[in-house]
Amino acid sequence: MVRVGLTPERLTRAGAELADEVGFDQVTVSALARRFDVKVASLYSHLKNSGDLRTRIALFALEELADRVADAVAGRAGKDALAAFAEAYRDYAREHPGRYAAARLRLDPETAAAGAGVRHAQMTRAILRGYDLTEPDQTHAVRMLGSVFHGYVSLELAGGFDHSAPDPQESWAWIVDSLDALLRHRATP
Amino acid sequence: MVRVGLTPERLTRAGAELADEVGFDQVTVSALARRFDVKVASLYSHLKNSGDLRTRIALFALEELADRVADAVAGRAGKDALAAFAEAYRDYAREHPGRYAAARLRLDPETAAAGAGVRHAQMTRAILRGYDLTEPDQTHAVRMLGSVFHGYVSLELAGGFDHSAPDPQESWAWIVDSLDALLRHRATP
DNA sequence: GAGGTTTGCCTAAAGGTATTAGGTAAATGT
DNA sequence: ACATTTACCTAATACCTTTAGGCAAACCTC
Repeated sequence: MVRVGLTPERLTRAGAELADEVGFDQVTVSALARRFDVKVASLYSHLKNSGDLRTRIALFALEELADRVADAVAGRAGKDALAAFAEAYRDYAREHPGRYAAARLRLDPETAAAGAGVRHAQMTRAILRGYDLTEPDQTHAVRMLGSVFHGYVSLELAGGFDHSAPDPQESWAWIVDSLDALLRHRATP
Repeated sequence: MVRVGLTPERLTRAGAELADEVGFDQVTVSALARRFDVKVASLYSHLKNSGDLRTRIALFALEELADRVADAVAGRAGKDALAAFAEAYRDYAREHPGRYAAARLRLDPETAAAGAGVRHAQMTRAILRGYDLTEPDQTHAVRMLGSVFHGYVSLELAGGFDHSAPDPQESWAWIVDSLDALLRHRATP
């Protein structure tokens, strides 16, 4: 009986990798046990249950995505920051589709509040500082940016743009451009 | 052995209702069998498998949503049509969250081509006729509208706007307004 | 380094879902 | 009225989840 050295952290990380390989909804306690060559029941010393695993992966992904975005927007402002945010966001989703799906998992409010969701909101608001928006416009804009980014990435990952021209990259650039123009136009003098 | 009168259509409809009640991912062949007070295996005479059931619900929801949207935009143009499209779309998702989730199921290309997905694309392009966009701008705009609508509704259903002012309805109106301005601004003279 | 304690992984078992094979009785057609 | 079709059933297999209880490896503590 060799001890593999399981920990919630290792399981979470492996779960995230598994999600990218087979899809977040295919992430199962059994599959994870197989990956560590360990019996299924053994994982229950480290995880409360299968929901706990998914939540941990979600929080992990949120954190990782927030890090990436924070890195991308650091030292930028205005349209530059907006474009960097957008690119980092989309790139993460394309590199890690399973983790991205995990990041969209609905969390109960306390869990969400404790996680990196707050950082995401703060970063979006930081971007908007370059556009002189007052409330409630700023909140509307936060919601709009979140919608466009999530919506686009989600459609792209679902294969919605697969068999049609032009290249999704071009549409993405066009959209970012449009959002910039829109936000400048909405600025309160 | 009383015959209940199962058909693929009745099962699909009941599955759609079940989805709205418990969530699309909780729609299971077993749950459906319980709902008809019938043994699970009996459903396999009417459905190929569980994926078949989900696909049928997805196609049903796509059709229903397309009908609603078509109804809403009929006889309207320009911003009026855009707003009507947006409202019909969001209302459907809020009234039928399970069906809406079903409509986002990834279908294989042939199935998708045979279903109402095509109508959705056509209607979006019809809306854009009021804005004088030439290609490739029109495609970019189609993708953007799809992203915003899906993204917003998806975030709203996930509870993303639950504990924050202002009212989601206001943000929605603001966004539709912004999109209209944006599209007018993008018009090619 | 020997002792006891903690704990990581195991076996066993129960319950749920998906799916297939093969049977019986109700409905349908002639 | 009889033959055929078909709607639903029982039975069986397989996988995933979760809990309970056991054994041995790892870790103190002296």
